[in-house]
Amino acid sequence: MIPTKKHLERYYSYLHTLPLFSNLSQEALQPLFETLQVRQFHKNEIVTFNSKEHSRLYINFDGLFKLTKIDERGDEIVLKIVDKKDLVSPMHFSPHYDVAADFVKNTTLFYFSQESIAKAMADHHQFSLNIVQYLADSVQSLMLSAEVLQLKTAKEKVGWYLVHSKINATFELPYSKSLTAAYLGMQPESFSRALSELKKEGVFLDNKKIKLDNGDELCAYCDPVTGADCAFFKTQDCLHS
Amino acid sequence: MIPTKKHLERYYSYLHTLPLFSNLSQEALQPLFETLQVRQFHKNEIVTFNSKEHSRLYINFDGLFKLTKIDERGDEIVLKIVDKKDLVSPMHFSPHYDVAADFVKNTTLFYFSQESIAKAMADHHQFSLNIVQYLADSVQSLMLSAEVLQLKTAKEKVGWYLVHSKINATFELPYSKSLTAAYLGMQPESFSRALSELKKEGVFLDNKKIKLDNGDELCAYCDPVTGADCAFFKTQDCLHS
DNA sequence: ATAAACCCTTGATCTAAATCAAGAAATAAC
DNA sequence: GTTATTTCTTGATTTAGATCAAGGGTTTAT
Repeated sequence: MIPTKKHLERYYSYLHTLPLFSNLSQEALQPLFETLQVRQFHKNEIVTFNSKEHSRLYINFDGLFKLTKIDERGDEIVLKIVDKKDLVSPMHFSPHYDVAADFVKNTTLFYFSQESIAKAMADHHQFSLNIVQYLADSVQSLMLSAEVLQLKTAKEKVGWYLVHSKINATFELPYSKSLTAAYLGMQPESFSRALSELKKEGVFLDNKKIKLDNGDELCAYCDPVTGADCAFFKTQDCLHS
Repeated sequence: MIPTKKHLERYYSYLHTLPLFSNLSQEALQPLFETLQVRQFHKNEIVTFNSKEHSRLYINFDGLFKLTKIDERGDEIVLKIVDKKDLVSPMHFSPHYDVAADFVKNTTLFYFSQESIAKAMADHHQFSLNIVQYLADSVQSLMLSAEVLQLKTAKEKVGWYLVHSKINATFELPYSKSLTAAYLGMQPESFSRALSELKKEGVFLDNKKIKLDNGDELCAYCDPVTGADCAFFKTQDCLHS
């Protein structure tokens, strides 16, 4: 799908707000932006991302999907929830690796071909650095997930997820309970039970809004990386200090 | 520790064999190599790798250690087993993230400072590409681990690990059973029981050597990325075909 | 060579979370 | 606004793997 001219301006200024393009001038990015492509996906559609047919860098302009792997038994793991402004780069996968993109909402993705990205990296060292930063962040977020998924109990996982969303965004659970449960590697039933455990500690959901009796009930479930963005961090009120 | 001159030649030719430095000339690498530093660690030593004090890129020259995270209860996850020629780059961690390096053997690490690496990336685009490749491989290997750890049963994990080592190296279990168990997120007891299950299927360990009654017993436990390096892959003998 | 430390195995028991099942609540469709 | 569909909750039951415990091997130290 080729974007119409009147949309392009809007798209370009949107792209400029992404960390991937930070510290790069409008002029530097123009040649790359001219190769921008756009594609729509429908809710419930499932697409296999592999490096053969999807040697691209995708940007979620609007919508929501999850990157998953499904085994023979039909069991699924959610590797990443891809929200607006998030990236996926099958171009960085090796030839035999693939993941499924499972669209939760109707979604519009931008993408650049591997060649366009490679050219931009060669032309602008800063862009290479931004790609490195993106991949380094991916590594770290996967390591943090591994830790949460393997080490924490069901209640701790849910508590952790709530601080995570409480701090990084508004006091809101950003996704449905079952999607969140899947991301945390647990069944919806266990998520529900974990929530009712947390209610006893003064944490509850009022129609997606996270409500706290005291304000510090979730600190026990925080991690240092998330905590670093928190106002309580390193004060007496923070249990990490 | 400053390496002696007679060692340096050996070190440099060793470094040249690493994928990190592929497609780069001796002359291009010389300025970087001159900043090489060396440090020894003792067996059982535990060092915290964070980006504050360890803003470097480490290369395992000789020895063995594991990258782990440990929680309050003392439970541990192994994020990566770092063998000879493997890399760890705390320089890519964000300021509040850290992992523990737990040395299994006496180990000699090479390292370059973040500044040296940054300079080499700026001077040689190919080196930036190699860093990108290293990070992309890390992402993929973490995604594969997440899949194995969350989706597979104990027996499947052990089976998978055995094909993995069977194909990538010699027919040998490269590490102790308890280290392997920890890497697979299971207790040594469960590893042992899984092995005796596999024995019934014709797979067994003869003093670390993997022996197979038929030859294809492990194919059922293989994954496509590992399988791609296998002689059986895409033939009638391979269950993946 | 003997002791000490560590690693591995096997059995018995326990437990956290999955599964199964059936309503209740919320959202979407008509 | 009512029905239909999906999502969520709660309870009963099951299960895979953890934990606890003890004995057997193997390597390291003295």
